Amino acid sequence: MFYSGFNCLLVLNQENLFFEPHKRGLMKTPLKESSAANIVLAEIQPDLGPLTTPTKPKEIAQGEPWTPTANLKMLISAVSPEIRNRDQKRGLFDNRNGLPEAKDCLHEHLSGDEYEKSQPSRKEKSLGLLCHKFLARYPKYPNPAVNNDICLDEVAEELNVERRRIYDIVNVLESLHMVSRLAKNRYTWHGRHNLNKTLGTLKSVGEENKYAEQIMMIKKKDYEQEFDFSKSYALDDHVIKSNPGPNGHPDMCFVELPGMEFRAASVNSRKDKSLRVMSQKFVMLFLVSTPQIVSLEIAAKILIGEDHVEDLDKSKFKTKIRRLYDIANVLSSLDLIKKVHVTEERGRKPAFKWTGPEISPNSHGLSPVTPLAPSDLEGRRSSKENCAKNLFSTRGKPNFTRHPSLIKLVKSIESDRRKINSAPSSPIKTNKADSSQNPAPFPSKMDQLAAICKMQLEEQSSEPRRKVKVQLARSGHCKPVAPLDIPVNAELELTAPSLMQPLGVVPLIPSSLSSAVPVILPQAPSGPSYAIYLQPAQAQTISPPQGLSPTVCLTPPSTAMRSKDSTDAPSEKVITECTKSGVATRPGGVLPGPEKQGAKNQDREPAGERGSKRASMLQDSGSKKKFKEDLKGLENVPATLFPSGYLIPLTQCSSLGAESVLSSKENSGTLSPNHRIYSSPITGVIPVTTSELAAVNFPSFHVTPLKLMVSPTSMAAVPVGNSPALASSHPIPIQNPSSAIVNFTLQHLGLISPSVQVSTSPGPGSVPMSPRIEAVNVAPENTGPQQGRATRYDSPVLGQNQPNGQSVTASGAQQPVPVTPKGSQLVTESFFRTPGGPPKPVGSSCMDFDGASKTVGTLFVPQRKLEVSTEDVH
DNA sequence: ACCTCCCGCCATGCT
DNA sequence: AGCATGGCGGGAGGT
Repeated sequence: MFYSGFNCLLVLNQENLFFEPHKRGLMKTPLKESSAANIVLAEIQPDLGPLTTPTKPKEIAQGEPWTPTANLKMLISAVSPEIRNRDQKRGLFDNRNGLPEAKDCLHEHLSGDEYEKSQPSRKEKSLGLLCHKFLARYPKYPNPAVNNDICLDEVAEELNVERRRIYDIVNVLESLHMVSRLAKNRYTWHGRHNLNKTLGTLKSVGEENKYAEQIMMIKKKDYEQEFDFSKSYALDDHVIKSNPGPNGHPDMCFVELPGMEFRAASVNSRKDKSLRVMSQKFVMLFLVSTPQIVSLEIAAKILIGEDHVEDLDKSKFKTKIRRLYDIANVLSSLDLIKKVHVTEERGRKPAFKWTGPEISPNSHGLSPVTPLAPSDLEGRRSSKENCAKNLFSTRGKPNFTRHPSLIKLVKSIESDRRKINSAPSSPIKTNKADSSQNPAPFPSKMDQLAAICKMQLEEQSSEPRRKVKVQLARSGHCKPVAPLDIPVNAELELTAPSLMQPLGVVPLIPSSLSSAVPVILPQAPSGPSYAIYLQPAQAQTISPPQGLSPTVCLTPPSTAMRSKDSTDAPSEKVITECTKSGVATRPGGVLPGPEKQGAKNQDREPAGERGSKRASMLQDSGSKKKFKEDLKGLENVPATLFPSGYLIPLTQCSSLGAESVLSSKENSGTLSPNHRIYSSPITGVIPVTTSELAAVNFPSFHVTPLKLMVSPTSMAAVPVGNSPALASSHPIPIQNPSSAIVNFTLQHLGLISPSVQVSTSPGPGSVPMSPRIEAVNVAPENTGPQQGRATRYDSPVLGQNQPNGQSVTASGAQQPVPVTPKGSQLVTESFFRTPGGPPKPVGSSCMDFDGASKTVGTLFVPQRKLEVSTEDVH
């Protein structure tokens, strides 16, 4: 079973070590630490050597040989022992080892066989590995104050790859706003500062585009096709069509972040091009789907425009798949997704599971709030609106940026909408209410309210957040917002979402407008401060089951095992995480042993579930079925998983805000627990969690009880340190409630051993876990990768990005960057930049208001944890 | 045999 | 025209 992936893993681990941003920063420079490096290199080379393509050896060989590359090598070398072993196993080691300097020459000197051996294996040249190397060069959370320019040529040279490959990586990173183009050949590294925001926006856009529905429809179709059901096609098509963008397919608009707009005019021309857009859409699919697992097939169909699934021409489909693999590799390197397999009636299909931070739908990627809540809606809306606002059509060629007038238009339109729509009344949130009630005109009021709420929350939670926010803003390139714009934006953010109807809304962005519509995200750096309330009614109403896969198994978990499975399996058939996946995809590369186990378990289950599924499915055709399932899920969920949701008092909430964030990572995902629960209890809850948990937690937990032991203290401690929010004030309390409940529940259920503590906090994202993991010191080989992974990413910033921007703290810590708020606190964050021109103030967004607005949310205990715990138990 | 996805041709569009 | 980008899909390595 030796997986080539193993290599990757090792590499990754090594990289992880390097990963600390700070260090990296140093590293990246070309260096000339050669002497030392050289030595190391010799050892390392095997790995690196492979990278150089035969064709290009010259580049590397000659000159400055080891500088930049050397650094990487050095880093890698650290891990060298492992690598060496690996190489030895392969037999490669010898060859390369001896000839560090001469890789170039190797092929010449070596015989065919030898040459072949010497050549880097395909895996060694994989985009994922390359991406890891690329990422290793830059800090996760770069100091904005520092020059973070990236010269593509240099990078390509240093990494010994064709520039074409670098484009692939950069394009994906660009889609996440982790880099932005400065000019030809030059990009600016932003790291993960904007990641949450971006993800939040993407989620909002994805929701607006009804991707969840599309996924469901596709699944349904597939399922029906299997059975020759032709019934629901019409519906499906309908849905899909409605969503599709301009060309009949969901189309594209490139979502931009304020401050992250393409600066180079040239860039704009291709904004709408596929890789970037595909990447965003792909990410959206994860964020929107409940299980957060997306199969390539479905993703490809949606990206192509599944309206014509039937006509799909194979070549197009294949091409799409190829592209998705490229994207997936990069995303995997970012630890945002990991490869898994979904077992369906038809068989096993490659899929990817979201392992990144969970994000609230709000444009404020930060807020932990549940998606369903009105706030979510608002967020969506805002994002959507933003999209609409920013129109820029890329499509044809257009380059341009949104015209100010357009923005104003949009705003006015939005305000009108608000007026028209009455805000949902959720008691909760003043925010909402405010937003909804107070139209644009009162932005200031809104802000105030939000501010107040925030303040209150913050008081409880902690100040760190602010810092965070500030930092974020900075990172966001906040600029002072124009007075006019600000108010409007604020309103939009707050109110708009509420107004918008998630499902009902058709993609605002008309295809005609342009493929690329920049979306302005309100950046709410802070997410922490939201109070979360649960409004079941709303939640239910609002979101239909998204992630449900048609195939999802409904079977109720009878036994403990079942329950475990149920959590996972139900929603998505069976998801098998590939250990190997690490190879190809592998950000974390390897899955920890635990995950594997989990996978096995899952596999088993599927059969049974499948049967049940089918039966149920047969009975009802698609949608009905789903609904039923959902209902069942709802029923079941509480029963089985019961801890699905909690209402959290504000006080708690306040802390929760932060905490939720923590949990959000795992849980939150896009959807907060409630969302999942309500929408599709079964699928949502169970499936998603499991895998994620496994992925994230497993390593540590999996290892042993020790991990499990994670002990509350550790948990509490960790979060605090890591997540800003937690750290802020009530770390313990916050977690306690939910975690305690969860634990209790789990224990009751027998899912976890008493000793084990589940923390709410852990998010899907590896991040949160990492700290713990590190502390624990767990993982053996298998885990190692993840650990490394976690470590690497996390280490830079403990709080890291996580999910709600919590990372802030971490970032703050890491980065020396001065946090001083620019302009208005948050405001600065959002604004448009026209290419070439200075950024304009877009919205207001900024604010914390986001958070405030979001006040309403439900905290649910992460079921995932449950699953996880289960696995752990196993 | 299928899954992945590297590789690099060549179109596109800016300079 | 030259160069930077990046779409695209053949075809090969891996499993």
